[in-house]
Amino acid sequence: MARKSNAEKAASRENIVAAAARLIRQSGIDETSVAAIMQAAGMTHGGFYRHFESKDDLVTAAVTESFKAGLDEFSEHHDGTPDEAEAYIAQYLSDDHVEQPDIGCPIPLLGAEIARGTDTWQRALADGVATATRKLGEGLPGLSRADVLTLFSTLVGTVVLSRAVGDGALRAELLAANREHVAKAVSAANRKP
Amino acid sequence: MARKSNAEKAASRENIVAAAARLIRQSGIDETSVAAIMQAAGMTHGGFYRHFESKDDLVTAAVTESFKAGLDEFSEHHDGTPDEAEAYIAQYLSDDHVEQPDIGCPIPLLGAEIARGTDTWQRALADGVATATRKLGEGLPGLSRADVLTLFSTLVGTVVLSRAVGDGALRAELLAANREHVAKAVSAANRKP
DNA sequence: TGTACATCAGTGAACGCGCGTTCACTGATGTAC
DNA sequence: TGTACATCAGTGAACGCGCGTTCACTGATGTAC
Repeated sequence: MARKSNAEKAASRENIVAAAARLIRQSGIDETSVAAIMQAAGMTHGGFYRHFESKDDLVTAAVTESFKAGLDEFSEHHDGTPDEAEAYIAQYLSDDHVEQPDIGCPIPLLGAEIARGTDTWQRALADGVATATRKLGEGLPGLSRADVLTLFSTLVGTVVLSRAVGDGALRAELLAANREHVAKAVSAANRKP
Repeated sequence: MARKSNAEKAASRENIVAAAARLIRQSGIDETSVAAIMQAAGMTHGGFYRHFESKDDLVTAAVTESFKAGLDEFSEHHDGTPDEAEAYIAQYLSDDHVEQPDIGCPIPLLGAEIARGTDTWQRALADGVATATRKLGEGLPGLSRADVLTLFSTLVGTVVLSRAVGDGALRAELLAANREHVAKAVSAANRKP
């Protein structure tokens, strides 16, 4: 195949990152091969190194992209009211989010793998957490910074657990308990600002 | 090497499971090789299949063992008072636990990998969660079943996040906020039984 | 209790396989004049 | 604007490597008499 234009190259790169962000959240970093990502992006694996120095390099871009996509979506609908933040939380704890990791928050799926990964990955994830908790805090002025961090921890833990226990009664119990708890905590805080 | 006695075989199996439980919590299931586990157990990889049908089979045993070890330790010190449960929680959110995954709770490290793994693994983990939350609930009579599930979710999420963001200021902030929140919630519930 | 023999725990070499990465090659694109 | 040539995006074969698993082999252990 012949050389592609600069615009086409940029589009290819975006396709690769988007495919990686999806596949990595579906199967984890280690179990997603470069060849599978390139195939999902509509190319063969040989061209990969025209865009990235290594698989690690792509993973950093994909993690950053995963956060950006989730946060842009939040900002888009974000009108500064508690209602919007509460909707975001409800979606985070929804059955859909638990069952579709590939288009959801990267932390429950990649957290452990990034924890034993490179500093670069950890920094990318930490940036995402910092931004997410800041935006969430802005939408929930009734909560202190510490409250927001606890809320976020609870959201992440609930999704990790719900996915890991399989789709039985325990999952339903976990989701129901945490939905109710979080809704109560948030609305209580927002009634007395 | 010649045949070993039945007692020696049983001891070998225990060594293998113990080594696997530790290594898997350190590096994850996929990144821990059968050869590395056997070496840590003081053997060569060829003998592995006298004890287990497959690597998956061993992982199930190691996950079960990881929970058993943590829960036995809890039961051992467990005297039925809220103090003991509070100590368990404090240890869960300690810097030591965050920094030493190989001897800690398997959920923050293996949750995601088990979520996309076999039903057998998910059942082993679900059994562990059911037992852990039951024991925790017995130690904290001031909390409802739903409260205990939320508490456990918060613990898991805090450790996942703290490990994933690297050892900077955000980790310290996350741990401090959640330690305070959990201590407050638990002691408040136990003051009005 | 002693003997004869089948069993099998553990060794170490070997297997096929998929991985990340490299490379020679192609021909359209980008660039210098 | 047109021409000449260097660049390089993408292809597909190939590389070395580590993986899970298999296997022939060993000799002490277990068992039947």
